[in-house]
Amino acid sequence: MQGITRTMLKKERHAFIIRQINLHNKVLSADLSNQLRVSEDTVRRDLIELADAGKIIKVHGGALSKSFHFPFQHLEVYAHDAKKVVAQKALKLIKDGMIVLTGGGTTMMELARMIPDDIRATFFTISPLVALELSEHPNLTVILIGGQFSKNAQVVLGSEVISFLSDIKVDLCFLGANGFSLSDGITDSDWDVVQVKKAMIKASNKLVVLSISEKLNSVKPMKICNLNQVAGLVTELKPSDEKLSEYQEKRVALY
Amino acid sequence: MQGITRTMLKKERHAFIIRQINLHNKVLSADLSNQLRVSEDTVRRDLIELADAGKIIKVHGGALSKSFHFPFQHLEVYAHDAKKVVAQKALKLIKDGMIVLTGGGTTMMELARMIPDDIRATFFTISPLVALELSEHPNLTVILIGGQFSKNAQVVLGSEVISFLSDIKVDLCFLGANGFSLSDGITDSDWDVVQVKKAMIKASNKLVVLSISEKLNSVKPMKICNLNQVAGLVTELKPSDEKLSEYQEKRVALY
DNA sequence: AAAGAAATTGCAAAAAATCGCATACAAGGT
DNA sequence: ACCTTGTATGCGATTTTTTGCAATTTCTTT
Repeated sequence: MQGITRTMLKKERHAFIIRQINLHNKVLSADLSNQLRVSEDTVRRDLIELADAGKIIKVHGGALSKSFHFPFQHLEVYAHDAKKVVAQKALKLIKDGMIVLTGGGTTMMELARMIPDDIRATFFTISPLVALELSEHPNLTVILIGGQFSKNAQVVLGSEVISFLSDIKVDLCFLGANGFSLSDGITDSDWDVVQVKKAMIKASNKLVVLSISEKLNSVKPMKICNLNQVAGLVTELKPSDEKLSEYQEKRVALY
Repeated sequence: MQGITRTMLKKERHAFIIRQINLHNKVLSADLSNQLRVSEDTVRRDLIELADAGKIIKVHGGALSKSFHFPFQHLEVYAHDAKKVVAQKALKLIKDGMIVLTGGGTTMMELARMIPDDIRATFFTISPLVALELSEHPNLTVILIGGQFSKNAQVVLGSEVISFLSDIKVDLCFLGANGFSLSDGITDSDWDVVQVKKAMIKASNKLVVLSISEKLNSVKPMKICNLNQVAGLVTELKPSDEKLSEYQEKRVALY
């Protein structure tokens, strides 16, 4: 084939695909193959790449926008018991009068649910769900940070959030970790989430990571911060567990 | 048949089914087969998959929402049917590409739930619950406004909100009314709510009040705005209803 | 118990995914 | 230049998924 075939580079195709997905929320491999004038094989390989990079969701026959998620809030929580243990331990870190900043996630929800009613504290959060849960407690002040609401992450993201965070300094920040490892610290796969989490860390004096042990030693594509910025790590394991020993050596407090 | 290009991917169908179930609390296989243009067999297989994943409850002839069994979300909304009618009518005011600002309340929730998937719009809201509901729709951009979360009103309130609102100008604002009367316009009984609603009105070009007829002609202690600032009023009554005639005279559009 | 609706099962065909391989092209390195 | 190396792409064969249909079984309902 001549020029045409080579004129559109892979990156251009990717950009085109993302545009299409943003526009229509979905794409069919066959359509893309037509529009891009490449074989369906190539399209599929492109989709695989984009899916691996976490930018789209690949399904049989095409791909969906990441923001296309399942509308069910009542799904059972994975590893629920472990998360409850994590939340229970994390509770002890909250002292009266503290200003706390939290992310989203099921573990944080559990924590929010378990906070004793007699604790008096101020919570900043990027998660509406966590805010709703926290508001059940009489002695908490809950500040919900505003911004664009992300359907995938179920938290607010974007510049609005980051700019708000840049104006506060809290005592304690609870963060869930998508990826957490000795060598790479906290990592994640969503660019917007990474930006916001970075800002959250910057806005807090002490960072505590909540994570079930299963997520330890996993690495995602994008870095949020190094291990030395993590003051504490809460898992469902006993601090003496040998899976955690290497973190202890790095002066991460274990709970 | 294979001639027809497959237009809906499996996950899309699943999402569609879940949404239908959340909306109606139940679905019939036959209906879904029609709406999705696939055989009932396929629908049944989809239902099986969703049921296996614990997302729905499959029954003879269709499926039920899981939350239907948990009285969790199913708390009754007062005058639910009337509010549904109000929401239905208000829907028609939303045009493609609009920027809409909304408050909280059960009527707004109903509206958020009923928005068709093909509408493309941007929603600003002070209610986390509404934000969550809106985010179920693929083509909406949802901006959750941040601020102190009020346990009573279940919306964010305070200076943070007001300052944010002062920086935007939207096409349309949907507001529920606690008190609504010919002489005193919109009134409310919570000072913080009043401040925020005032700011919301100022931030929008067109104000539409959603209210069940029961709340008409009631007055609360604090004033939000005069009737002449209200461009439209949506109730469950027919516009020709005589209870509304005096509002019509004041040049409030009735729906 | 009988009629009818819904579910299950087996099967076949279409669509999509996967895998191996050959080709084409770019980038160097010698 | 020539060769090597690595990446990208397309093609064909094979496998897996998905889907609809028909035959059969299992409810519901009356």
